[in-house]
Amino acid sequence: MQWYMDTRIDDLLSALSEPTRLRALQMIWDGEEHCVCELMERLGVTQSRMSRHMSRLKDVGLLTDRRDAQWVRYRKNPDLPPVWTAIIEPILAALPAPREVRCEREAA
Amino acid sequence: MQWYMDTRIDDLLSALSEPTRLRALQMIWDGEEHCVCELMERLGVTQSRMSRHMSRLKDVGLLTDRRDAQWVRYRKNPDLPPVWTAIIEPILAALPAPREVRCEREAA
DNA sequence: ACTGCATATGCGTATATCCGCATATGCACT
DNA sequence: AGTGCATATGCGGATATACGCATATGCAGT
Repeated sequence: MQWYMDTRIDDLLSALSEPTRLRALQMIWDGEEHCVCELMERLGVTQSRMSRHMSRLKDVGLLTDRRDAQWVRYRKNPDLPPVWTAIIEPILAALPAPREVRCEREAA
Repeated sequence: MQWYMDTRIDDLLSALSEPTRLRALQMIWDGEEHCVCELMERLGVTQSRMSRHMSRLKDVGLLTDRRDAQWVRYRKNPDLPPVWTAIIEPILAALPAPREVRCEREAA
């Protein structure tokens, strides 16, 4: 173990360093709640893959989740340390804007 | 391949998501030139390990290098896109300050 | 040419990461 | 209880990453 092993920032960065996960985070960063099924459709990935990415984002503290009937609603963690927010925002800003929501499943 | 695969930001983030590499980048971010031997001593890692991390940072475009006699001098790439700088700076600022230089080998 | 220091790299290994498939779990509705 | 949808997870496989060791390369001084 190196003397400089702080891990907090490193854990954050490794959570952000996967393309699908980063795009999911970007979508969630609008402050709204999003379920796995919405994100998987918008990103075009399988269910297990999406679920695991979300749980990784949650584990590192970026998201909160909430059971709502059959769904799990993920949302940006409102209590993020400002230092983290300062790291995350320029990264998300550097990405092209996410696609429109095309999942009308829950629209009704 | 997913539609959102942009890769530029993803490549940057994956380059930053390794602790030793990130600490090396932080040290190099002072704007000065640094050789591998200095960084490996300050970070307490082996030569091959340090060399490979530096070459990864260079390959992704973060650093430039310059042969100077036996040494290779690495330096922050002065032509980084502002978007990248905006991403990197809050990350480095979130790390504790790097240790003092303890390598007097070249001090004379 | 030979030695010595700095750096890069081939190679094998250990480990982490990511994925899909299948299955389990949780919830709602009948 | 049984069905159906949403989500989580065990598992195995493929791939990527990081590492150390040994060796090659590049340069300087003798």
